[in-house]
Amino acid sequence: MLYAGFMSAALPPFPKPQEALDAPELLQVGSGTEVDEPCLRADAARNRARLLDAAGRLAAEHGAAALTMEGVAAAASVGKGTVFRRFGDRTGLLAALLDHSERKFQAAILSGPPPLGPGAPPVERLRAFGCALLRRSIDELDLLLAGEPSAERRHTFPPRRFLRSHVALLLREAVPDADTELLSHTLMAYLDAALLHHLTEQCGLPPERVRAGWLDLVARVTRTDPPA
Amino acid sequence: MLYAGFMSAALPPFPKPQEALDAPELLQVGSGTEVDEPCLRADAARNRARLLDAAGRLAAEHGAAALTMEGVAAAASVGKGTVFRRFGDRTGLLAALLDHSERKFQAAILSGPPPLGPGAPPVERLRAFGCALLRRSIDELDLLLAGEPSAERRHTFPPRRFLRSHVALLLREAVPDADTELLSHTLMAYLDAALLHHLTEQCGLPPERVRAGWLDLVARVTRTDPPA
DNA sequence: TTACGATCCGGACCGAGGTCCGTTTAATTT
DNA sequence: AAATTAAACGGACCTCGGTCCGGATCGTAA
Repeated sequence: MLYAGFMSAALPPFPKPQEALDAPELLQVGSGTEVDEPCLRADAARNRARLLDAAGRLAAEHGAAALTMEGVAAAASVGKGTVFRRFGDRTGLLAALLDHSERKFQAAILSGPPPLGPGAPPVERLRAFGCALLRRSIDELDLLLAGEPSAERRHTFPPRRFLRSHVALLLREAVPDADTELLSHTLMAYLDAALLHHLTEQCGLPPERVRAGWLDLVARVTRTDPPA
Repeated sequence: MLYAGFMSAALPPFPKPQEALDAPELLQVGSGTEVDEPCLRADAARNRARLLDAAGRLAAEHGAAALTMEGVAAAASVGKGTVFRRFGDRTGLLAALLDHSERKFQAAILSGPPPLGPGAPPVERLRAFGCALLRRSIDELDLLLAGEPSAERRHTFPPRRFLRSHVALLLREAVPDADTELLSHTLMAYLDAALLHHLTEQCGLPPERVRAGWLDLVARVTRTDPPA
């Protein structure tokens, strides 16, 4: 698996909250196949699928914000405990719903065609990264907002860590003598789902302006010229 | 009042969630006196004080994260409904606890001595703003984290709006032909409580480095030279 | 096929945020 | 001082996220 299998599998007795696999760096392990959830028992796998299906339908129908754990359980004809055992908590369930899109995005970054994938100069990759993430986030805004982790966990959430590490990597190439750890947080913050929601849906900014803002921000942060 | 009276007063029947007073721009209304909560009934004012006192004590003792509305009500010898009528919801209560510090900060910006207050060149004010806000936020990190509004409300929360408007104002002076609305969001994001918590408490970065990061960020965003 | 242990299931249970509404009380009017 | 009324009170109540644990099921090994 690429790496994104963050909402792991069987958490032993149950209370054990699934520990994220920490991602040493953005070191992807081989195999981009979809077969994961290592050796889940047959009934467990079936219920997991049912739950994701039900959750997806409910989210599409009533909005992700209206998703309740009990509702999903009921719609999947499964006990409530099962939902929590499988996904840990609400954010875990939402993360699982986003997993597919997450993996695709990570794959595009790690091994897709430039400028998003390897091969282009770092600043160009940064620009592409932001534009691509903006598109994806707007697509999945509902799920992203509903699934946002609590303030304490937000920055340790594996998907976000991965993306931030990637930005930090590119920044190290582009501006070697800056504090790229900190700058990467700044850049990621611009792409934050809550901010995006505020700008596009609450303030009504056109996505194009947000996109332009990203290109400008990258230019300023890297002290380069904006693209023509 | 300065403006910060965001967790207003009497919300008529009760269900009516207190509407924030929207702050046209950062137009402070006269009178910096502490007498606000316009014409609260005697018992209401007494209970409000009791509640804030109890909440403050409990937060100091067990941490703001452990604050429960029922606990505060009990500690103040008051019904639970009273807490919600007065403060709307949990974030409202926490905001009220932060109100004093908030007002002081706003006053320093609007009419305090430079470089935080008026009189210094905009870039210098920006630097001072960030450093001051970093200090304050680290001081109040507990309350800030516990009181963080939900993703949908985060960017419309009056205190944050005020600060962001201020940054946007300074940016308009410093870099007139940039998209200062968007840049102000970027700058504010660097000062976000959750990020600060992550950097200082989860990653163990020294505050000094975070501070340096701010100065560097301001320099990049405004395309100026970092201060000596 | 039976037996057995690990895994999983499900729903009762708990705590906390938030709402409702019948009752009480502070301010005002007569 | 009594009457009036708008506001405040308080706690029962609801919902929902999250936990627990006795019982059912799966996979496996004999």
